Amino acid sequence: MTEPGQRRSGRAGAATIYDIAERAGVNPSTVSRALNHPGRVSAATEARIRQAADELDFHANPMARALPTGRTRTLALVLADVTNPVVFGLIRGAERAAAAAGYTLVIAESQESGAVEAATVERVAPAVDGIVLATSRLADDEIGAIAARKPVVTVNRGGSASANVSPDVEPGIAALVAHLESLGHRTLAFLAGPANSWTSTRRWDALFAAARRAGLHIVEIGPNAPTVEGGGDAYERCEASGATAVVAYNDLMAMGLIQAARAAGRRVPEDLSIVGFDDIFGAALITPALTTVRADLELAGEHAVTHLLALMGEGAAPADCDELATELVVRDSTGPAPTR
Amino acid sequence: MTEPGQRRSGRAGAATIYDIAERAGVNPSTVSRALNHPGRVSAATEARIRQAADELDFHANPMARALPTGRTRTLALVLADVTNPVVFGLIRGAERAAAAAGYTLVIAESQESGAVEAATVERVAPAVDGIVLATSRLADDEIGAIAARKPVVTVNRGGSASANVSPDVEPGIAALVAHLESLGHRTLAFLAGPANSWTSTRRWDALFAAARRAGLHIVEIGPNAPTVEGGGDAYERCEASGATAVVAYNDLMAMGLIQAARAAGRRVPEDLSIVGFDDIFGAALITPALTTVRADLELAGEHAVTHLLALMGEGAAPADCDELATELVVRDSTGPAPTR
DNA sequence: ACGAGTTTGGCAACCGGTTGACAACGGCGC
DNA sequence: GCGCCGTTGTCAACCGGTTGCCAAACTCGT
Repeated sequence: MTEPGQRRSGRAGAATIYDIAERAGVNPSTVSRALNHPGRVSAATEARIRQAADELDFHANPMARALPTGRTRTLALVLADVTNPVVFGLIRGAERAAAAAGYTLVIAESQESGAVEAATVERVAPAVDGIVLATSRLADDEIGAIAARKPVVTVNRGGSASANVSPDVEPGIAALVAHLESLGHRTLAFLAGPANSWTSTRRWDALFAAARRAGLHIVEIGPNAPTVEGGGDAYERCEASGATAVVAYNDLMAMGLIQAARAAGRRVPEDLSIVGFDDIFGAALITPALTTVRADLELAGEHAVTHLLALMGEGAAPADCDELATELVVRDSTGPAPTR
Repeated sequence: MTEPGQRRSGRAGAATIYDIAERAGVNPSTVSRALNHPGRVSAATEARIRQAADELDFHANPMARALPTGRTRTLALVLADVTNPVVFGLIRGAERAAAAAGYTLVIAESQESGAVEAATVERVAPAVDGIVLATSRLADDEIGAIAARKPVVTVNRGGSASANVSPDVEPGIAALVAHLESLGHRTLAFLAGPANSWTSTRRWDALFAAARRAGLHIVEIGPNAPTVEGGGDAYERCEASGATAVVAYNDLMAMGLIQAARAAGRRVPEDLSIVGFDDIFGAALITPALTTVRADLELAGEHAVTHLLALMGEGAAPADCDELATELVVRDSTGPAPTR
């Protein structure tokens, strides 16, 4: 006679709670309880079960667990461009916070396109418990629609549609304007990023306000691609603006601008002062080393994930976001304004 | 009388095949067939089902699907350090190839530690269909153990334990040695990476062989941390070696070395020529711009994923890996050897 | 009009866990 | 010795798909 209830005995695959149950002489559900609800079963049985689990090198199948609970212990981080150095810190911080909470991080790239981003989110959403949208190109209502289905935290993308963590640009920008003013600059140019970039708009607004307060002239040039090439391409328009100091939307553009300016025979900072944002890898390496407004993106990534977990009812929200203040890093790309 | 078989009617969550079945007046299994096995059901019913699915905005639950099939349509990419610019290309290439095949890519970081890497793989393995191990710190037998359970492809990590894709260092190194020799260098130093780095060993072996063939002297300095700091820390030993040209294990170290040399008042390349590997972002930005041996890591990432998919029986293996040949990029950090 | 052969769709088991309901059990006070 | 209560383990349903097997229905030739 054949044994009844014999599930795939001898199969190669991973051990299941049924294997453990058999080995420990208990019911599968008891195994589940012993492993997940400490105290629910007697200490003796729990010990027996744990030992059997160890011997069998048991690892619960995440999919099987996710099915009834609906929780996958996976978070998604959606980025515009993985190769942009700005996001390294974000990735690392988010990865660390996720791993610390026992979550796995899925990284998805939207390639700077709203349409791709929407499709990516659509694809990834059903398999994750929450989503971090970094520098999203999505419209407010699209974000709202996603947030209605899954917990969402945005990074560098304000609006009421969802929770948001963004470095506070004010301190850095205030310091920057003071720095430039003290160097004698009277006319500034802001090299804007992409048209629909919330961050670019925010930086421009803050810079504009600070410049006006200080009585400086300021113009906006853009929109531009937020890349080294985008910065280089805008060089002529910067010169045409008559500004003695150019603040680029990000370090990548500032670097492109430095290269274009030098290629055109202009000296930086003697003829033109250039400033970036983010303090990415390479900002200190380029000649002249870039003056920039730094934000601690690693911390931002960490906060975003902590926030997301809090939204999901896991752990508390991060204390205060004052640590996310930006600061000015003065290097060699800014100098006294040239005398006319 | 209450209707039988009524599953969670009216619940908010995502639509299921049961909802579709009800709406189209067929059995759930028919819905599954219509959606996944074209031709298995009549065109008329399939159309009715597809329309119902569209109206309900149906997306199959990945977990539920993964349970019986065992396939998650997810791949893992395990990296030593996400913030190392070398891996950007890898990530982007792998992401692209995975997305093209309808797979999701999970990125996990091992922080340059074999123990962390093993734990990471352990954690992530049950939820993915295959694993790409990039610049692994794992021992051959550990990799073998993983490969026995899941399809594995390594990048920049040879050995017979698993399939491997690595750029071919020979062409780039041959060109490099020829370049240095023509500039009059007679004594070379290689600034090694971490002790257990397969890539570092490989580069050293190839460089050593090429140098010997050319009749040049060569010494190895190391091991060192594969970072900017690691490169800077090794500066004194480079000087002490008497070499007129230093080849660093990677660009990061070369950059650190350049900074340290300049800080010590040495001119690059007049007093010392410096070469890197990988051609990362920033290599062209630093002053002097770095001469380096470039590998197309983006393509390597793509190949690795294609290879992995082939291992999983999905699509064919990539044609030939000749495209992965390295090439020398000559910039400004190499020059004629100083005359004694 | 009838039987053979082919579609087409339904039934039910299954993947591997989780969990509510419940029964068996043991200890306790009286 | 009895009833009561708290503990511990079992049963069975369920999450949302997939798939082997089978029967009904439909095709077509004769």
